[in-house]
Amino acid sequence: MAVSVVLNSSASSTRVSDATRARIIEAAKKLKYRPNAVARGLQRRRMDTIGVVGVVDSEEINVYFLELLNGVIKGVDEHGQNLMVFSIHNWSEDENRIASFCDGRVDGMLLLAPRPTPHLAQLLPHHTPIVAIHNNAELPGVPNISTDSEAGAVDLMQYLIGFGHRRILHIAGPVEVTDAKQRVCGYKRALKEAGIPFETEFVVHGAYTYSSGRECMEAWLKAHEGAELPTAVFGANDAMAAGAIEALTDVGYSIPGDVSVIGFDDSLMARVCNPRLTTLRQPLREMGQRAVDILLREIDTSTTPPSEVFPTELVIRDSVGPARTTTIKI
Amino acid sequence: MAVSVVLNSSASSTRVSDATRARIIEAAKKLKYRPNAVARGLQRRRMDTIGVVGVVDSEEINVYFLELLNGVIKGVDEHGQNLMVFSIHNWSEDENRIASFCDGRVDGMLLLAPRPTPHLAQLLPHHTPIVAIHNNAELPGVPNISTDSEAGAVDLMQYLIGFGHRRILHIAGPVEVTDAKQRVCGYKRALKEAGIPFETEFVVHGAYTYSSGRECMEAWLKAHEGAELPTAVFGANDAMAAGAIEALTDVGYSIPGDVSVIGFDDSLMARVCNPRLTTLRQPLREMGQRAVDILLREIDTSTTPPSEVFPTELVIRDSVGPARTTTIKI
DNA sequence: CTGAAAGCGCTTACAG
DNA sequence: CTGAAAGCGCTTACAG
Repeated sequence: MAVSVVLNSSASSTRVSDATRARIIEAAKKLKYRPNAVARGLQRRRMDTIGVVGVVDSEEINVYFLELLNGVIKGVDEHGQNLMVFSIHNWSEDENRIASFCDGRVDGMLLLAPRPTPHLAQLLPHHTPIVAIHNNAELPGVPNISTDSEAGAVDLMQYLIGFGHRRILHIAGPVEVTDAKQRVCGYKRALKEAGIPFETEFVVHGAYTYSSGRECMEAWLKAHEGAELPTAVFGANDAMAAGAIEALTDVGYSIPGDVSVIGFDDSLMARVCNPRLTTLRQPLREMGQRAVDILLREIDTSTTPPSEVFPTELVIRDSVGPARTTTIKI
Repeated sequence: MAVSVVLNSSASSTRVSDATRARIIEAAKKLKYRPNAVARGLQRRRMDTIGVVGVVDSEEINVYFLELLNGVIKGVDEHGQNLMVFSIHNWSEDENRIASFCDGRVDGMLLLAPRPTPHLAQLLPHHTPIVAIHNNAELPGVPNISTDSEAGAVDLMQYLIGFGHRRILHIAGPVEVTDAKQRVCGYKRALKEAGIPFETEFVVHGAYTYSSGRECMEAWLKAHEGAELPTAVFGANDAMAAGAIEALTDVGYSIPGDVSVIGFDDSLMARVCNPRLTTLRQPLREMGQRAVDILLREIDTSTTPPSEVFPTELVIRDSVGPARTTTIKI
């Protein structure tokens, strides 16, 4: 009825007299009437809601995810949209769930650092626009927001090398993850360009968590007792770099006096860690926000926008200093 | 049609022959048919979704909120429900938005550390069950999940006092916040019980953020140059305690050598800070998860469950040591 | 300017 | 066992 058009102040063909308009508003107020968003959504085929799916590890808080989510929330907010958060445990085991989230309740979907199996591409419905951030595999028709991790790693390595570091331990991310691989490539390329021979034992793989950074560092020290300490440690993300700092500090090394440590992300972790972490900034908030912009455009226009690569930037704080030779004693 | 009953394997009166059942499943698979959750929700008057509203400050990441959210996600997950996140900027200015979130798209609502104005109580619809966590004001009909902050503060102060601390600076939370007030009460009560005179200048108010903790500490040092340093600092949350540590470390004091620092929450911040923070644990994850349990029960049974108070626990790490007298020089 | 009608995609009694 | 019908609460042409 007329109620609908006045309450929505919709530019319909329908005109309503001021008298009835007033009467409607009055009644609505008295009855505390609130239109039902679900019925409205069913009719409009638009829920004004986007979904975001990511794996949230309940054991250890994922600061990376959090920064991204912050940007997403900001984007959603600016566009007057709503947000549903779908948490999954595993990108391959939860394939069917992921596809089932696209069941009309969201107008579009954001994938956070997905590791899509080839099968997932089949499952994803075509009627729901999807955008990925830091995708670990091509997904046809799904634009990807990412950073050039390899170039970033090279920048960061050159900075380290500029301080005279040559024995640089790289605590890398999980082997299957695209960005982790790119960082290893950057690590190697920078060494090569500087004429420093690459040694396999200087790359170990962690799980992108604080505790795994700590464990990797401890294990390395134990395995190399009596040898020379690396003069610098390059953590593939801030959390692992911070974990490494803890391990090193616990054994009595000072940062950056005895060892320099550098991170990647410029997440919360880099700012609260002691000493504050020199790191390579990925503009995660901006990326989250941008992903929302793009997704919304895709929803509105039914066109697939192109992927985007964001620049990184070195953020210099207090955890890197000149190289200094030290022997490992535990 | 029959489609509905076989796809939902619903225990309806309706029986369907195995032949048609097979035919239906077959067709559904071929067409990649997915039932529309919105239409389903409209009919069932149940979206299997709960909402959570909280203030997410986009400037500085709110670790407290995050821990809670983690618990909520876990709870939602276990019950096979979905989650909508509504971010607001201000509990009084966004009153109308908060009320409007209860528009049928969520079956119930969780309020995270709300600061409800008296007016909000009027606005909230009665048809949507609501549960609060760490509510800062009574809200009729809204059960509250909280902790006994005052008792916690007393415990923590007694621990400090046991180490010989008498000059204890309390960086409190915002004056209007219930939990912050309770912590100040606990601070005073513990002093009184120990026969230590309370001095006004030993309580300053921050904004519960890392940077405000840092600023409060710096300001205090500057204002008291030449005086005796407090032997201990009690931050009303971990973020502010960590900020205080940074400020103290920057001026050259060592923790806990020169000054002891203690936090509140046992959030991520306490574990990654250096030295690791001794703190009073609030079981935030459990609280978030419990809030979901309670809310879902309220939704299913249409009864209002009672409020609950969770216990706190002292977590001893590395930031507290014996009292030691030092003079402030910047 | 106003009201009756159709339809969004489901579910659930109800009659054949 | 099967299919036609009503209804969830809206919106949007369309006829009076």
